[in-house]
Amino acid sequence: MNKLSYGLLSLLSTEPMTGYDLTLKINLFWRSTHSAIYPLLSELEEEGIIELTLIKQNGKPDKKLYHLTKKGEELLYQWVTSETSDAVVRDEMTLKLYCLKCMNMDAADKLLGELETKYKRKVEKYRNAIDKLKSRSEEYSEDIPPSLFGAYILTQKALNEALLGQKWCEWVRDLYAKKDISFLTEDFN
Amino acid sequence: MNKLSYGLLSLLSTEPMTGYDLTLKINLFWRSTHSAIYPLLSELEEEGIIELTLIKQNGKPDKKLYHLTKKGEELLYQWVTSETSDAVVRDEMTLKLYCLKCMNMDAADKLLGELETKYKRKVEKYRNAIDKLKSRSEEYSEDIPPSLFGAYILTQKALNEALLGQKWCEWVRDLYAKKDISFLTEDFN
DNA sequence: TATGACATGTAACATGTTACATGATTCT
DNA sequence: AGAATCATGTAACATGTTACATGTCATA
Repeated sequence: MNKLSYGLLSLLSTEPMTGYDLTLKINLFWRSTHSAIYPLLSELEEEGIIELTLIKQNGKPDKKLYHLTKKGEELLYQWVTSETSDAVVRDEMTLKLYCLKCMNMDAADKLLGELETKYKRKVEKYRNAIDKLKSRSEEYSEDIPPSLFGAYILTQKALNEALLGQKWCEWVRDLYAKKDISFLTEDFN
Repeated sequence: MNKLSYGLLSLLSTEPMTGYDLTLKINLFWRSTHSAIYPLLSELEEEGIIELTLIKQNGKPDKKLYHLTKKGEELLYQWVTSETSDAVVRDEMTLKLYCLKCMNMDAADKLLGELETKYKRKVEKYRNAIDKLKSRSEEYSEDIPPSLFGAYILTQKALNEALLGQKWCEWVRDLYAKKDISFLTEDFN
């Protein structure tokens, strides 16, 4: 049981899903690919942690709709209540930003522009996702129903962070602009 | 040249460092361990991207103080101006939070408490780091000097995010409290 | 007519983590 | 006396990424 396995169980705790669905959904919160997920699903099934229902389709391969077993639910509970390890973050952009000081203005401008574009796209993406969640809620004439609670709070978190990122970019631009002259002199020493 | 290699070059662009120093410093922005870093440094040195100065010590192993070569600086510039890949984020806490809805109140409370503690520690850590950077700046009677610019803006970013995280936790607690009854009924159906 | 979504899987390779290995000095 | 810091390295194992493999349907 590695962390990705528990992630799959987490998603399956809301509703039965296929490997394909899981691949798409988990990527909102956890970087992975189908090549890592399909083999794990097979293992989890062999160990009786999840079960599958075959759904025949024409043209496409048969769907394997997975759901948690009792054993899977128990495992999930144990994991949720155990110690949580630190986040693994590997962001190439961060490493590049560290070098802002040794870049000329064009390069620095380009990099910050790239980052701002990324944040802008994220803001759109997460706003859309929240709108979608809210419209799904209205169908049941409630506010966010329990089954969507996790997705809702995490999407809101991601949106907060993207908005904060945008502000940070502006702050850095201002700082950088003030330092113009000292940077240039460093460049030629 | 993988991303970690470029990360090492980024850090070395500020000042010469040993593998030991690099391991500590890069972990502020990029998860890694010395076991991954030492072999990479050897490779980079073989390819003439970095060079080392041996510093003899008694008791401890000799220090290998690495610095960028001309070739290394050129590589660094090329990388910084090339396309940046998306961040890899794997946060176990996020996966657990997704399941908040299927947890009883005690478990949910414990998890949020754990997260709040983590954010609190981060806030302290990054505030200290910023204070230290500022005091180092005053020695040179400037504001943040160019060589510390990258570390300064990235630490500020990390601090912003930790503070935001704290607020988010409060928001989630409120939301969760409002939903108390519906959650409990779900628990027993 | 070409791209993308749907849907599953394997294989080769790259990367990351943990444990092992050594050893002096300083702090508790 | 024992743990933490400094300082480097290797080996075994776990995990992640990319490319290969197949095939239909809908959209641009």
